[in-house]
Amino acid sequence: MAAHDGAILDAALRLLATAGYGGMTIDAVAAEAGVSKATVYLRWPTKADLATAALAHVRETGGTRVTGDLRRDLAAILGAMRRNIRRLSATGIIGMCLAEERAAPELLALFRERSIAPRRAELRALLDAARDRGELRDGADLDTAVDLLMGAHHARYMAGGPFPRGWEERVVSGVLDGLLPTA
Amino acid sequence: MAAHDGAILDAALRLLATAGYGGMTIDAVAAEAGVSKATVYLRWPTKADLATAALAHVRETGGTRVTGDLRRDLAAILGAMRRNIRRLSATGIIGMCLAEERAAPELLALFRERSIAPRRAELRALLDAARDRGELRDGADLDTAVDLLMGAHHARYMAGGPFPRGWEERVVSGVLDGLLPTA
Amino acid sequence: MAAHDGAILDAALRLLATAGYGGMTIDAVAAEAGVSKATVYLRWPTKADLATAALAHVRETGGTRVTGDLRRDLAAILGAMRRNIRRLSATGIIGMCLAEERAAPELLALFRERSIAPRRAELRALLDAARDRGELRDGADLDTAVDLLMGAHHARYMAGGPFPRGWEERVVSGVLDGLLPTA
Amino acid sequence: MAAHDGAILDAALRLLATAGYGGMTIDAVAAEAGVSKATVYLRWPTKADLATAALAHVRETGGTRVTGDLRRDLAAILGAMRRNIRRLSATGIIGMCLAEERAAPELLALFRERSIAPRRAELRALLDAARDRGELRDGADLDTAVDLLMGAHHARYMAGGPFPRGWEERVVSGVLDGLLPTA
DNA sequence: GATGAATGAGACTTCATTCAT
DNA sequence: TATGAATGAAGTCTCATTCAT
Repeated sequence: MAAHDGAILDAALRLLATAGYGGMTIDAVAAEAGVSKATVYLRWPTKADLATAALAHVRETGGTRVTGDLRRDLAAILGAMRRNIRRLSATGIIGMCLAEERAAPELLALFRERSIAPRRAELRALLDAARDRGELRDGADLDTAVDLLMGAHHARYMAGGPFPRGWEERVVSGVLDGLLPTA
Repeated sequence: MAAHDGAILDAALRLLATAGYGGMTIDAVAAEAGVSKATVYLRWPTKADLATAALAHVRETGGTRVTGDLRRDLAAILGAMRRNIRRLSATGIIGMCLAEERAAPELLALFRERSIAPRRAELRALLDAARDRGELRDGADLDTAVDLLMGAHHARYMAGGPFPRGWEERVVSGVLDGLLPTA
Repeated sequence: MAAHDGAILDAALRLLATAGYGGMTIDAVAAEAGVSKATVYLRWPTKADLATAALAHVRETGGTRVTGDLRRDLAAILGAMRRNIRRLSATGIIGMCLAEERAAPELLALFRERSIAPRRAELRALLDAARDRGELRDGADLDTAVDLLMGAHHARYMAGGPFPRGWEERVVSGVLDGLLPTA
Repeated sequence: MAAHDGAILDAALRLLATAGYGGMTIDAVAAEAGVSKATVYLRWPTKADLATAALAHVRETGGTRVTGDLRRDLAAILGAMRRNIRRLSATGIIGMCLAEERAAPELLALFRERSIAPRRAELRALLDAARDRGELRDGADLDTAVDLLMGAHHARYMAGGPFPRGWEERVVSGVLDGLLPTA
């Protein structure tokens, strides 16, 4: 209704990502959104509600087109994921969800539902299709493959160095080809 | 020096893991360690210093023995990692480091140095040895392989479901064997 | 004029009685009356004005008929008083008037004028008539008698126990008969 | 322990009496007691606790000596009661207890226990003794007599006029002698 | 070295009141 | 007339930090 909603949620999300839950003060949100604190409380009754709403407000961009080329499609998803994480400062958001898991499990649950699950489903669908086309080895462990694809970004970020050139393709190759000699 | 140091750091780490940085109040640390707040300040001048010291105080357990069997050795490391994460509530600690990265980058830096880097080095050494023994495909991308191995736990945890039986072995297989048919 | 007036005043009085002056928020009044806050402000410019108006709006019920039987007539008034107090949660209203006496003396003044004074006058008229009929002792202190009759309810309420069976009659007897032996 | 306790409770009680529960802000209490707000919270965890403690801290003065002269002894108690009420601004306190009865019944309960009950017991003991000495009419209703004695002050205060000269004695006479002619 | 007591700054939240529609 | 939206001021409470003993 009022146009302030979006500004408030954006500000909240930004603060959540950069300053954590503790750093997301209502004062700061209100100031950044250009409204008074009471205006924030008019919409969300508590700080926790605001945080949850901000998380639910995340809109990820860049749906990828499926081409049927497994390597290319998987890499496209990884690329979109990486860009979204950077754009939204999502490492901070993820950290906040994990850090608050004990105190506010709904944050992590929401993040799972909104961000993790859809991406996993996308990856899984690509792999299923490839298997149906006979492109994958018999008995390939697709569940684990999704874990490997999804975890690679976190591992790289946690390692601390830069993402190498062609990171997406290298991850996809790692998962598709494996380390062992063929035959 | 005094015997209180350990109790304080333990308490701080426990709170860091379960309540996040914001939830680790000096009051709570002092109470859990059985000392007065002033005693805490006698040792660490600020809350941030205490948090950093607590993180530096982490001692991971369960060094694994190297057998020369690559599958087994990699799985052993993953298993130790998983047990340590659970024992220390490390997902909360990792989340805290990520959430505070902007405000306190030294936390993530310390975590990288103390926890991430050694584990990556261990994995990398195993892979290097295997390559030297000729067990790996020519041109195998070991950097990426380490990312895949390190990220799998996070991806599984973020997915929300349980860890499957034989999780370590499945991850190792995924990384070694790949998804493609062996020509 | 508008039909909302009554609803607002009723809601205000109810809240005044049950939640005190502090608990009578304009938000609550408006919600309970089914109007918006601004509608309330359209009629009464401040919260204090609304409270005063609500108090002035009280209508006590159950005028008693005078029979000429002093005992019965006094008891009837006490009974009506007791029922009104219960119906209107008047102990809360009285408390509020006393609690706010320093801050808003007009509340207590209004309560005196609207509720206390008429009741005292009724009692006094009955006693005067009885005296004129020669039913009372010469030199009987009717001022004090009215105080005793009026105060009995408060004393019983403050004592905390239940009102005994036949309370009205017992109070009247106490005031008429006294404690000393006759003759 | 710390000498501030008394100052804080005194300030709280003063504000409770003059400004009501809502007007007793922690800010005001702290300022009047000459300490910081946090110091208040160090002792009483919530405002309600402070209010209760302040009420429990009331010390009434002027125990009366029993002479065996019923009229004089009753009047002495009424006089002490009246002086205490004035000294402590107790009408405000009573009002606050009544106004908050729904929200905080413990306040009224405490007031009953500390102030009402002892006074009633004193009066009752005097009356019982007089009865045992044969000074009272057979079957005199002493419960009701205590109500009359206790309520007289409230009734007079609520009436709004001044307390007449010899008020105590007039009340006692009213209760002892009654209004009816001595046959 | 240890502590109990104290506090300033700042957090979340409420509420009386105003105003454009 | 009626209202939804907005807000400044104020209130309760927390916490990192200091200091006298």
